[in-house]
Amino acid sequence: MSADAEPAPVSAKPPVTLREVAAVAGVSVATASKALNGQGRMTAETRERIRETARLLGFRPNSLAQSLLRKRSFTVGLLTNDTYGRFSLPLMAGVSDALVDKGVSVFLCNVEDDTRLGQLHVEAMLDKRVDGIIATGKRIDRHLPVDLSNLRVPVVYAFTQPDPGAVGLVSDDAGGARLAVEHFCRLGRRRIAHVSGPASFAVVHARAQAHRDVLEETGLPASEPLLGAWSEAWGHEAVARLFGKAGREGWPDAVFCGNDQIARGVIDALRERGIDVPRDVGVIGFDNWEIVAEATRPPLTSVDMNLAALGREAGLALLSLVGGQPAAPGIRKLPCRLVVRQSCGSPPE
Amino acid sequence: MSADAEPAPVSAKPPVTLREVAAVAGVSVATASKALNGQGRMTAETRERIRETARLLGFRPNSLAQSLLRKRSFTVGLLTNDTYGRFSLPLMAGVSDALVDKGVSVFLCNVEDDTRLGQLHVEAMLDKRVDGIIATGKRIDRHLPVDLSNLRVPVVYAFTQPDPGAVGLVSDDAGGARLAVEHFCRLGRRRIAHVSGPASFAVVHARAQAHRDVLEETGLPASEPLLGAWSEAWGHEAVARLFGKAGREGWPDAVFCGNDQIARGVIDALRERGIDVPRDVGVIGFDNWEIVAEATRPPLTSVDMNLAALGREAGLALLSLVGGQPAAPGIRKLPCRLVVRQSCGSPPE
DNA sequence: GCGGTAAGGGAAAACCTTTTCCCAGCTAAG
DNA sequence: CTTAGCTGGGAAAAGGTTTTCCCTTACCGC
Repeated sequence: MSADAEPAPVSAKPPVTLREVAAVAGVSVATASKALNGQGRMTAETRERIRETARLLGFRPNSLAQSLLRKRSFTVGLLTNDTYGRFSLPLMAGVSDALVDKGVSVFLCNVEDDTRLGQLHVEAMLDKRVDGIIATGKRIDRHLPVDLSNLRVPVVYAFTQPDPGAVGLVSDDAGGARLAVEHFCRLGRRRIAHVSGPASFAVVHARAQAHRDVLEETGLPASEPLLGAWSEAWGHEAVARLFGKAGREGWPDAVFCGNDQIARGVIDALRERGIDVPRDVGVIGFDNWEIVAEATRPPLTSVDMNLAALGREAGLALLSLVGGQPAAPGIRKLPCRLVVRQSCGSPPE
Repeated sequence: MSADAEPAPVSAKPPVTLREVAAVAGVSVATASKALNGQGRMTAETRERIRETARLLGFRPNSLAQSLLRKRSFTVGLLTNDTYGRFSLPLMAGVSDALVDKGVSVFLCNVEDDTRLGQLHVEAMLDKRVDGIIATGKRIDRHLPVDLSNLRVPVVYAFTQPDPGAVGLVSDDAGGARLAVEHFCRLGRRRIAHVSGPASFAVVHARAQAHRDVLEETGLPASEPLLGAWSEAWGHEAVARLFGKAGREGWPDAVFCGNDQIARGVIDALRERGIDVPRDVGVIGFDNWEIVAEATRPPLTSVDMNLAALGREAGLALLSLVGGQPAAPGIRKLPCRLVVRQSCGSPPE
C-alpha cells in the first residue's frame, strides 16, 4: 500500500492532456486536436470516438499552451483607480458580463492613484499576455495615473479620460441632465434650480449647460447653478440659500441635483422647513445610487448613467479591436436614463 | 516602400524573446535563461553582459511559457456574488494588495447567484490554470452558488460560508459587537438597546448574543434586541417603538445598531423627536460605511470589519496553500475595530 | 492493371522558457 | 604524466497544444 502512504499534495492527479486522450482513442495528438476543434478531415466515427474519449476522461485543453501558440490569451486587464467606488462596480460587472461567454477572463487591477503601482500592474498584465486593456476610473475628466499610450495591445477607456486618438466611452451627462430638466418641464414645474458639485468637475459644467439650454428652449426663467460639494451637507446649505429669502414667489418649485447625496440633503432640508416634496418642490438626483435613492423620503427620482451597459460596450469594443477591427477613435457618449420614483411629482405609474 | 504600405496591425513588433537576447549577447538560450534567473555558473562578466542586453532590448519573459513549465501561473481567481456590494470591494482591494507584489494577478469573476454562471467561471479559471481560488460573498452564512469542494487547486473562503474542511476567514461579529457595547459601558451608558437586521442572518444572532453577554457581565439591565430589516426605515420604526412609551425613565440612553443604515435611520428619527444625539442617546452603527457614517449628523461611530485586512489575509493564506504549506482548516475570525466619531458621546480624540 | 485523386490520418515544427545533463578545457594533486 | 575535479557554458528535452505539410491507402475511370 505504498501508494496510499504518499502524502497527497493538495489534491489528486494532474489534469488530463491531449496526449492521453489521443493514446486512449488510439490516434495521434494531431488527429485528436483536429477532432476536438472541428478541423481537418476524418471519418465521422473517428471524430466522435475522440470526442467521446475526451468527454469521458474529462479533458480540458490547457489554456496556457493554447495561448502560447495562438498568441491570444483570452484574457483582458481591467485597470481602475476607483477602489471603493460605486462607479467601477457596475461597470466591471458589465465588462465581465460581455466577455464571459466569449471565454474571456478579466484581470482586475486596482492602481489607486499610484503611478508606480499602475506601472507594476500594467507590466504584470503585459507579461501575462493580455489581449487588451480596459481603463476605468472614478471621473471622466481625469487620466489614470499611468501611461497606456504605446502598448502592444489595444486599450479602451471607459468612464475615464482617454488618451488622444484612443477609444473612449463615457456617459452622456448633458443628455442625462436634459432628461431630468425636461421631465420637470413636462410636469409643469416652472422654476427649476440646479444644485451641483465642485466647479473642478467637467460633468458639473456639462450638466449645468444642459440645464440652461433646456430652460431657454422651453422659455422658462434662467437660473444659475449652485456649485458646492458632492455631499448631503451641501444639499442642506443649498436649500438654505434657495429657500432662505422670504416670499415663496422666488422659491424654486424643482431642484435638479448633481448627485443623489446632494439630493438627499436637499430633501431632508426641505422637510425640516416644512416644504413638501414633491407637492411644493420636485427633486431629481443623479447617479441612481439605489441604496440612497430608495432610502430617501420620498424615494428619489434619479438619472442613471447605465454604467453596466457602458461596461458591456467597453468590453465589446475591446473585443473587436483585439479581433483586428479598426474602431473609430474618439469619445462615444452613451445615453443615461431617468428612473422615476416619487420625489418629482410623477406617480411611478 | 512596400514595407511601409503594410497595414500596421494595432501596433508594432512582437515582444522580444529570450532567444533574441541570447543571440545578441552571443550565448545560448540556456545560458541566457540562467543568467537572468541567477541560476547556473558563469563568469560575472557573462552574466552582466546578458543582463544588460536583456535590459537594452526590453526583454520581458513570457509568463505563459513560464507557467506552462513551472506549473504555476501566478494567477488566482476571485469569485464573488456581491456585484454591487460594498463588502466585496474592500475585500478585493485587500486581496489584490497582498498578491500584487508577489507577481500574482487576480481574475475577478462575478457569479451573481447563478449556478451556471459560477460553473462557467470556475471552468474558465481552471482552464487558465489559476494557482488557487478565493471565494467571497455578501454574507458569511451563505454558500456561493457553486461547488468548490473537489478542485485541483486550493480554495480559501473569505466572508462567505466555507465548505466543511476548508479554510475560511470571516469577521468576528461578536467581537465587533462587544467593542461597541463595551464602549457604551465605558462612557457610562446604562440602558443599551440593540436594533438589528432580519433574524435570518447568522450575524444578527452573534451580535445580539454578544450584546446580551456584555450587559450581563457588566451588570446592566438586560434588553431584548429588536430585529427588523437592514434599512433606514426600520431604524425609524425601531425608534418609534423604543421611545414611543411615555416617561423618559424607560428610554434607552444608547442604541447599538446592526448596520449603518439602521443607525442613520435611528439618528434621524431621534432628531425628529427632539432627542439629542449623543447627549441623550448614544448611537453606534456597524460596517463603517464611510460615506454614510460621515454624512450622518452627528457623524456616526461604527464598527469596522476590517475587510481589506480580511482580504489580505485571504490572499496570504491562499498563497501559502499554493506553496504547499498545509493550513489549518476551519473558520478563522478576524477582529473588528471601533471607529469613534461623534454619535456616541466620546469626542473623537 | 494503371494512373490519378481524394480521404484519412500522422510526424514534426512551432510557441517560449526552464532545467537537467553533459562536454571541453583547465588546474592541481599525486 | 596521469587522474581527479572544477569551471564555464551548451544541447536537448520538457511543458501541452496547434498547424502545416506529408504519407498511405483506397477508390475511380479507363
